[in-house]
Amino acid sequence: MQMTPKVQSFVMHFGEMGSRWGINRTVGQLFALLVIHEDPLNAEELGTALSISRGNVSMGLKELQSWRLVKPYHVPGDRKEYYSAVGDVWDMGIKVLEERRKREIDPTLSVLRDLLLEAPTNTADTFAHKKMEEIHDLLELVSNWSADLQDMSHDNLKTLMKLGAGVGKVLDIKDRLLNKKAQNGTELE
Amino acid sequence: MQMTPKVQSFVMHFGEMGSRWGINRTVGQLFALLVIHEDPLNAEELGTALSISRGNVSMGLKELQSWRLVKPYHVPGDRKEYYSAVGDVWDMGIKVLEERRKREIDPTLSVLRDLLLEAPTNTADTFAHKKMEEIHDLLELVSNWSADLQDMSHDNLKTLMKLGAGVGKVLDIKDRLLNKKAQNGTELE
DNA sequence: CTAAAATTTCAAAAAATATTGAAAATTCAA
DNA sequence: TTGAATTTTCAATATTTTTTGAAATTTTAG
Repeated sequence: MQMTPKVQSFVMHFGEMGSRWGINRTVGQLFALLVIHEDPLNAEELGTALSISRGNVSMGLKELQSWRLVKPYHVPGDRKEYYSAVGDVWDMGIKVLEERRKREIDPTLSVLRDLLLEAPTNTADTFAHKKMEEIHDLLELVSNWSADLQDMSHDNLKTLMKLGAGVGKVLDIKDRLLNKKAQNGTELE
Repeated sequence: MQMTPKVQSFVMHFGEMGSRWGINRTVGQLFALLVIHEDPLNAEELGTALSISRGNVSMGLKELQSWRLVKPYHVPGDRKEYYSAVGDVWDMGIKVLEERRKREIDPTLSVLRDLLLEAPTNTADTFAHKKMEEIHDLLELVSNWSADLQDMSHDNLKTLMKLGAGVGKVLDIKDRLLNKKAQNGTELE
């Protein structure tokens, strides 16, 4: 398979960024190519386009499937498996958010929970305990929040993000409303 | 320097997570130790605590300073430089958000902007162009949003995150208010 | 200033990670 | 079923990243 210069630039850039994104060069390139190419591609096409070995394509596709960013498509009458990026860019963004949460935050949360189980017995551990509690609480908030964001509609998510810092004003409005309702003895729900 | 078992577990875990977080083991351990230790530490103390070489400590501290997560403290009458993690865990979280945006999103935005400058001339590039536009727009939204979040007060940020998916309801309330105001010919600001 | 103390640099070595490609396993059209 | 086509596995190799430690540089108390 032959890439146009523009597609090639895009693919190469994703390869370079790969290591910053927690995937390797090949995985970055494979993903870029599957996103930017309209039709699903098979392992052979991917391998020749990127000049990488059969085994490497296989490994890379497995990794991308573990991120749930790529899916195989079976074409009846063809023994080859075809692959394509899954969903639109918002779906992909949300999948990345979710997987990174699972890989980058949740393991630490679990370790912190264990370490916080036993009370500190000396000065150094007392300070450490307090810090670990703070980190735990922040990570838990971030983890839950990111899980919540995943479940929002794309439209609401877009609105929220476009609102940007302006969300502060909306929160103020919400507070005022809450206070009013509280005076009536009712709940905002 | 000697670490308590609890501090050691914490530090080792941050070392293991380092590579997933885009820093190496040593940098992860140094950061953990500086966060969890009440008083600033000098290069020698860090090196012995973690059993790493002088040069490695120096490199690691430089990296943590480039993330603006660690700062040197000069103690008058002492030639050694002391280091400590900067701010509370919220400050650190926001710095991480900011640096990751700069390192993981902004370079791609810049490449995409360049690639989108020239119009596509064939079918493959027409599809690619459309996809790149979508990716660009999403990344720009995320980048701006993350910049906005940085500028919010910790309290507002906490409120927003605790609200979680419930923010959808608040957005609806905002929309209703906007519509009401629009009928009066005034703006919500 | 001076010089001892401390830090930084960087080439070489070590360790970790990615890639290849041949062999094993699997898949599926006939 | 069968066996050719395809994919996966994994040991060996290549590449990249990290770490060391000695030399060069910088800092600062006196």
